[in-house]
Amino acid sequence: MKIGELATAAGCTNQTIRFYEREGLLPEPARDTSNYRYYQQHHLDRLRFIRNCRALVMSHEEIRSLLELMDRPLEECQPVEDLLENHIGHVEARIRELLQLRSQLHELQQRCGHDRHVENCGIVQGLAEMVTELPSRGSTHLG
Amino acid sequence: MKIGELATAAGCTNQTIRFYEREGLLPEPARDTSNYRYYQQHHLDRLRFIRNCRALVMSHEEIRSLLELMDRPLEECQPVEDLLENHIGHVEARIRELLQLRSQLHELQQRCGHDRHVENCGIVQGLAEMVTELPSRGSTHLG
DNA sequence: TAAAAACCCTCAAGTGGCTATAAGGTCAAG
DNA sequence: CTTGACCTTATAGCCACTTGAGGGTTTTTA
Repeated sequence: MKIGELATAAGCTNQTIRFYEREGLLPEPARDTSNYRYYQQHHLDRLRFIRNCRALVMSHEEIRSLLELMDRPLEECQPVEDLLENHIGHVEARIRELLQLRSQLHELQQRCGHDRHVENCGIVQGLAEMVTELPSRGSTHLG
Repeated sequence: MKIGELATAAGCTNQTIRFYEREGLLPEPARDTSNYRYYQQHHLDRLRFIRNCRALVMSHEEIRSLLELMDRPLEECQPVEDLLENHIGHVEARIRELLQLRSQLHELQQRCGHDRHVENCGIVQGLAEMVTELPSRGSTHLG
């Protein structure tokens, strides 16, 4: 099948497929005489796998690791479990960060005072006075 | 004060300060004869404000809007409230996405089966079979 | 006083996961 | 034989920085 058909079947765009190819996530397909890419079923399987991983917000690096593990199907699956566990850790860390963030934002919202003038607005004052640390990247690759 | 002192006082790096200057978030300071930047208290106030906004994961665009509103202190503060409300909406949308994601990941984790071989691993099978949509960007500028 | 360390400067490129644009080649239908 | 739908490559943009190269200046130390 041609790239457009593959894209439709997997629910992504042609550019995304070419991007995955450059990234080494998807193997290079055969080309016809017009230099068009021609794909087979196993490309679609692999692409769907990748898209499912992306839907779960795994990074390309995580996906690459998974694909490598799958290329040795007789190995133990512990590393797969570990990878997933680790990824869940990323997601949960990010959730905790955002919940903390939300409560700070709600506190700030309370401070407004509805004074009608920006110079007296409790929100602006709060933003000027807060002493907050920026969350350091490291516990999560999620934004 | 010089850029390094400002950076220490605000808890960020020299490069970040120069970046904010290029972005138009922080006004250009005076220079000495060696072309070094020299900052005053109002620069520090403004930089701390920006860093606090960033700690609350506001985008540069949101911060720019806030700074513009603050430059007209006698205007009504309703737009400030609106901006914050809107930003809280972004954060809450992202939290909902990640909670949904977490439950999907936990389901996947259950499926492992601990068969010890990758080829029979329920996680890998789940990732191959899932039919998930990727969350569309639009409700949030958060990653 | 001179060397070394610590600071400052600009400019350019890299990060991640795409998306968008430009400028062109190929193919089937009318 | 032209129109439109496909395909190709290459390049730039997004966001908020971070890293690195390749310099110049100032402060500290021997």
